[in-house]
Amino acid sequence: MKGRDTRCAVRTPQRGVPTMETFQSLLAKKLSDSLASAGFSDAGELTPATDPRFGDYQTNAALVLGKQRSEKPRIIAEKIVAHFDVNHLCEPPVVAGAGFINFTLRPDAIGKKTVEVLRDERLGIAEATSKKHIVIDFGSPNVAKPMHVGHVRSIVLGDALARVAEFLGHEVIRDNHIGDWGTQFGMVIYGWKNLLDQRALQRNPLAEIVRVYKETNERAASDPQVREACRQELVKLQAGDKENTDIWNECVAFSMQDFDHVYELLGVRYDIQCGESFYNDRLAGVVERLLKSGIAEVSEGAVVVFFRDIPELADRPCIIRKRDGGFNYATTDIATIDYRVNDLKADTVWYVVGAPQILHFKQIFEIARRQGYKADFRHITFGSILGEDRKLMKTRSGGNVPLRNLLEEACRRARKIIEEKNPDLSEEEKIGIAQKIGIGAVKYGDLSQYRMTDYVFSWEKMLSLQGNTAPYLQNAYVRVRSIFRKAGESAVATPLRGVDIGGQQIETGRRPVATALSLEDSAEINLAKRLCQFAEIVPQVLNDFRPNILANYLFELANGFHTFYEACPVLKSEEPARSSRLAICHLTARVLQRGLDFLGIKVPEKM
RNA sequence: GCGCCCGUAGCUCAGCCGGAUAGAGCAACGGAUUUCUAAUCCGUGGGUCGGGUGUUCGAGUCACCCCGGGCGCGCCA
Repeated sequence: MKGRDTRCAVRTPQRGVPTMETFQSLLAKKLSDSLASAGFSDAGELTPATDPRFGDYQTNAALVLGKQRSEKPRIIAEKIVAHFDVNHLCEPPVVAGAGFINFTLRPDAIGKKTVEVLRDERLGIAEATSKKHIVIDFGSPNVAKPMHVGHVRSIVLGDALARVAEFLGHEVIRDNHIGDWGTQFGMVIYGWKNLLDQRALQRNPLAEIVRVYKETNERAASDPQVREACRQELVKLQAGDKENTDIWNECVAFSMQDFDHVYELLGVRYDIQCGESFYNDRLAGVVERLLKSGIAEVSEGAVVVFFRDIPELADRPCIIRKRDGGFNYATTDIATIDYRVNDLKADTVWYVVGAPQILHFKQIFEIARRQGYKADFRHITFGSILGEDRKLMKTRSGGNVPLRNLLEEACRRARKIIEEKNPDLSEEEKIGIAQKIGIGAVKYGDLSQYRMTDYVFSWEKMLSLQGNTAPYLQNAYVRVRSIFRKAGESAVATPLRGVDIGGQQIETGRRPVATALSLEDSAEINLAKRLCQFAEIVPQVLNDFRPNILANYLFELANGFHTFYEACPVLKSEEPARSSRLAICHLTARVLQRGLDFLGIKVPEKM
């Protein structure tokens, strides 16, 4: 029953650290109690209702038990319901359909829980029960090549997973496994020595390196002499030749500058950046060890690992040392695993790398397993970004779209929209907002999709102010902030003493501290319910590495807020509704901000 | 040839370990603005879930086959 721990977990609160329970976990516990007192074993699961008509949560426990015991599910359901202790949490559960049991939360319970969430710094999100040491390998650009759209999914997905994992209490190391070594450097160095334009290099170093690399590549394709010369340059580099090493160092440095610029735009950081070259002096030892242990063998002059006992890989051996004695990326990846497990003490390694490398990682993980590594290795794959023609996204001339240009265009386009909608903002504000919206739109466009599907990149769609987009979510946040800007001093009249609302601590003197919100309108009840669900959703992101679950939740939350905003006046309403509504507004903003932050997206105060 | 991924509304996509009458957004059409940002909200129409067989109380979801698209398959990464 994989995943049950995140669906209806019953946590034992740690001593001294009261862990807030979600409605789901509370109901799951009560269900478990009622099953026991009705004489049944735990069965089925408690999940959010599939349809509002069925209430808020449902369980199929009676269906599962009915099958096990060959009894009528509805009869069993009635017995479970009879033993269910509602205890102010929900209305008496209802048996429906084939034997489902439906639970509808009581508004007062929602009001109470909302205050709990409001008072909790973690917004109700519990830490993971078992803390992991996770190395996340994502991004991994190649030196002497510009980062292009193909890298964006890995970066954005890896970063989001890292943010969620960290919040859940895991120890995360973000590792940028830069492609800074390999056969392409023969060509780069040849090009550097023979084709380099110093003035162009000063103007735009990376562009010039890319140009000479490309040109060399073309020459090598048709001229065997050039090909051989490149090979010689590579051999010299790998032998430690001073001149070539200097050139290589310069290329790496220029590339890193470009990468850093993109990371800054994206707001992405790494803990370590151990590129391929980092592992150079370990490669010979890796091969030697694998040969000695019998995991690898010599075949046709190369050192190879066979997987004869695995049907899927039986005719797909993995070369770890080429016939010419050189090492390849498989060797590097094995050395990388050694380092991550032995030196970084990882018990979990996530590779956020495109689907085409599935076979490669199957082989690498199997080799790790044969070496006795027990860590949990996951290859987190993702689909491609397509252009409007439904083919891999390319520039008009057919090249890769540089990521830097793409992000800059996102900001430009966002700027243009802001200019139209809100021309009175200061220049400084416009720049900041354009960046938050533009970058956010690109990230959200990606993370709101299921990671495996290819998707069509569309400026119009991702920057639209309506629909499931970053600007729509950001706008919900902005609306809340606007309320608090307007409210000013009057927000202080809230009875929610001690609760931080709108950046100010509320003190109300002798008034009693409210422990629940007063929720009347269906729009505010729905919104509060949604806010309470945040804690149920976030851990699910790591279940199968699906940030789109969170994106979807945030969209529904923003939608619920906009509905509430239309239906329920906040500042003009009477107490106690006014305070209640201010409180859910405030909580909405916090959840939106926190949730978007998990996706690496910033929120503007105005837009 | 073998392997992996995808196929859901006109378009772009959700739908996690099988759960009730399959959902959003966009586009289309019809409404709402003395207002805390209409950058919004409410409503309507729209589907043999690529096709078939099977597993069972129950299949978009699982198994097998077929069709269509993408990707990968010793010395590139």
